[in-house]
Amino acid sequence: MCNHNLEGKYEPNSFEEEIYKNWEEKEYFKPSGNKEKGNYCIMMPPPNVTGKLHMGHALDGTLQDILIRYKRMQGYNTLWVPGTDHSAISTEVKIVQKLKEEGINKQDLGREKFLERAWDWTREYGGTIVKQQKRLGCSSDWSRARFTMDEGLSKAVLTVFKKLYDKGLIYKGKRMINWCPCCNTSISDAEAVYTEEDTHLWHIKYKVVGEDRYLTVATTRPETMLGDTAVAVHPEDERYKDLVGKKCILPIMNKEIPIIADEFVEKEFGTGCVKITPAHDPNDYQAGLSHNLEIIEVFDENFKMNDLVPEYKGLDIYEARKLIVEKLKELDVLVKIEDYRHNVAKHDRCGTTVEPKISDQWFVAMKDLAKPAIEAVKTGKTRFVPEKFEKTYFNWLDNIQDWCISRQIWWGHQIPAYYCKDCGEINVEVKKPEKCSKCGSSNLEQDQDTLDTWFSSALWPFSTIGWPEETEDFKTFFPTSTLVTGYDIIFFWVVRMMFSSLEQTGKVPFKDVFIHGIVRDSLGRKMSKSLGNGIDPLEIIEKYGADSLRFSLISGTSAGNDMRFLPEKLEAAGNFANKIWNAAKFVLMNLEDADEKYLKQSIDEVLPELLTEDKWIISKLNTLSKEIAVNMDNYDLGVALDKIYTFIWNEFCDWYIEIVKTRLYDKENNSRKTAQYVLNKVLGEALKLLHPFMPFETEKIYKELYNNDESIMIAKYPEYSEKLNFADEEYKIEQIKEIISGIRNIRTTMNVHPSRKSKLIFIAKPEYKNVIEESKGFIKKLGFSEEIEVKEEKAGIPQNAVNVLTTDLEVFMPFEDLVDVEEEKQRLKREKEKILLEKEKTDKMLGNPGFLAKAPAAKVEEEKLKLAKWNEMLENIENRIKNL
RNA sequence: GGGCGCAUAGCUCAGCUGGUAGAGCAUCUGCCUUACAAGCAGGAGGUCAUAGGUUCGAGCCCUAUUGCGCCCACCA
Repeated sequence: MCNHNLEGKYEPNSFEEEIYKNWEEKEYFKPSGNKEKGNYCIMMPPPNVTGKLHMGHALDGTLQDILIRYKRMQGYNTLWVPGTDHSAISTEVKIVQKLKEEGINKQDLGREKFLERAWDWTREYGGTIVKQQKRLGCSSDWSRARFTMDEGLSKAVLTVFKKLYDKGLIYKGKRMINWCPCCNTSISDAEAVYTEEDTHLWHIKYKVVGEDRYLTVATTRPETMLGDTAVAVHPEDERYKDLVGKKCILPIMNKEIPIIADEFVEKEFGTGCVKITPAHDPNDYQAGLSHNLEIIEVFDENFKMNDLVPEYKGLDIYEARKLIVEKLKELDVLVKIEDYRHNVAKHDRCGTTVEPKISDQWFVAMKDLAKPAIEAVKTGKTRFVPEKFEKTYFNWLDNIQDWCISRQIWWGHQIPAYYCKDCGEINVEVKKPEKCSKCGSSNLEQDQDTLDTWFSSALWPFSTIGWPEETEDFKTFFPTSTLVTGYDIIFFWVVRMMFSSLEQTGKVPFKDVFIHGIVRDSLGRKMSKSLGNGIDPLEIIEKYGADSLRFSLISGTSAGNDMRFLPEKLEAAGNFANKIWNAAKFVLMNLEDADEKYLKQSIDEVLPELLTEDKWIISKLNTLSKEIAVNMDNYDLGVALDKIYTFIWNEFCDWYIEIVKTRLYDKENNSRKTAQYVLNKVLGEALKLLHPFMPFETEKIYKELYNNDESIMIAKYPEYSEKLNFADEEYKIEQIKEIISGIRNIRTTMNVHPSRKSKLIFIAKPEYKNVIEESKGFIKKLGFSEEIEVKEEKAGIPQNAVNVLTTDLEVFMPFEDLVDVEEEKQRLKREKEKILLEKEKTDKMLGNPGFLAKAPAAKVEEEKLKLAKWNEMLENIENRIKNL
């Protein structure tokens, strides 16, 4: 009869969701309020509200969940705040698209109605990702979930805007910015991504006024030539030096423009002559400013040709380019067309080629804000893990430009600037002012633009917990502990949170920044929609379970490095989960008649009853928990997980369970219930170590085991205890394990069938007598033996026997049980070679006077012991070979 | 052009402050041993990219070289 619920196979999907529901109902995700250990807080990077979970999120969420569960079990007052971002442009684009499908134009609909639609959309499709994060097992406090457009967060946004404006750190001005003709808005530098594209360099000749000479300019943008107001050459360029100050004729426009000299021109590039279009190129714009050139635009606000040349009016860039090139041919001024590959800026949200445009926009002045942000990392107030990303961070901040924060879209935080229609004054206020502060007029109109979505994300670490109000959460949890995010958004987000927090709260937003890499496909390519190589975490969860997905994302990985997502890894994860499942089944099966009270005792009470092997596994586990704590605290999660894996599989399952089987099967034996105790205890503690990584299965099993905890996720994380350190017992069992492995090795090389048993004669130091006596049961079973004899001296051992040797133990197996003398000779010779190699290394070290003089004494001693061991083993083997 | 990173077993990757290399998968041999064949036991497989240097000692630190990758800048 079974009274536990671990029947059959490991089927994660039969219990994962139910377990999560239970956690939620019990409100385990909320802060415990326990102040003793301190607070630990993580703010979840807010995904796009209408987004869908992808592998990046799965990794990000898993890492955070591991940290928060670990700290929670350690007794910290933990808070993990989730939330979503309104992702201004991408949401707006989607809504516009949807309207278009319905045949509605955004402008016709009007701002109010449009925003209603956006909110509807947000409400309807938002929350998908939340469900998916829950499925992953994320233990964030959903009752504190925030959205960047929430009332509180909006207030924070407007407050910050006003404060920065009043300090002069936000300003409005006409600048050349990046414009997305598709989204019809300005974008920041960070949102423009460069991709290589094939195009041409058109070489066009301009006639020099009053001379029979031509200048040839090379351009990738012939269509902008209509707005040229100069041609520039390098001041040191001998070819053109004499032309500087003269004029040339702009073809098509038939207009005289000056020939100027400017350092920015590269003599070697193209022809060494550049056409200057101040309205449509950042460099040209600068040149235009410094040379006082006229700025002539050739496009209208929709990036169609304007009426500068009526013939081209209304054409788009590419149509115009075609016609203008034809015209140039016609005029016989097109010298040549060269193939050319160059980088083109694209909008990261829609992929449209970004156009430089002169426009009136709002900016954050970055110079003064960047300084404290750099300082905070330099002084270690915030640290990056791995450290190398500090360089990335500094590199960005050192070269930072002012941040364009206004967007010509509707979805987002509308800029709290109110223009007085009477006097032109700009009033910046959190709430709409009644009257103009300058002239008192009530004829005010709010700026139509909205803020860059990152402006609100930048405040995330403190706006989510109530700032600008001094809320309890803010007082308790700010500054937060760890930020977990990918290296790809250090610029977008981490930097901006740093300077925003320092400026607004005077504190860093988080102490540690734990950076992870990108999850790539099995071929090492980035997962992307266009390649269609994305893997849906939800599909993986359905097939393998959330625990296996989590395991495969963490095992064998290290901070900050990209990883490949390999199906084999999922198999491995599943195998591990299955292994644990079966081990638990075994334990529970053998606990059916157990005394519950006995099992629930504290370990101190059973200490006197423990056998050597019990102490061995307990001591191993104890040491493990010490190491794991170090790894976890250093964010070496992959290392920690692999150690837990090894402990469970290779120590607990492969050895301890096998060792205690004989005790369990002997119902008369008193040590049986001790074994039951240790099985229950060690498995439970090991599950706790594993719980942050694989929360579901560990909870499922933990609930079946005997303990006093309501749930593993609020159970106490194993801590190292000096009392449980049994170095001597650990060592002795390791010696016996070594002997058993040796026996198995010999039997395999000699092809001895498992059914064939052999006698084992131990030559053991006196201190081993008891252990061997005590361990006879399992040594027989694991060493394929029916009879064990223990001696102190070698006298009387049959000549025809093979032996296994460890540092402290030696075992002989009489030949009649095994056969094949020749095979044994060969084996011993191979063994001897191996030892000789090892001995050679040690000899070399000890023969080095420098080593003896400079290496630490402990190291020298260690090597001396090794040498003694090699010598003893060699002597032994040589004797064996001789005697065969 | 500037900055950063990577190169370790057939494959994918670990390797903490320098002490003489590990895992998973694949592979070979033998096992259906009453938790588990998604398993058990045993094995093979690496001059840690190359060349120097520092050190008693280098996969790890320094320099150079080669190959690959990423980020920033944006030369029309």
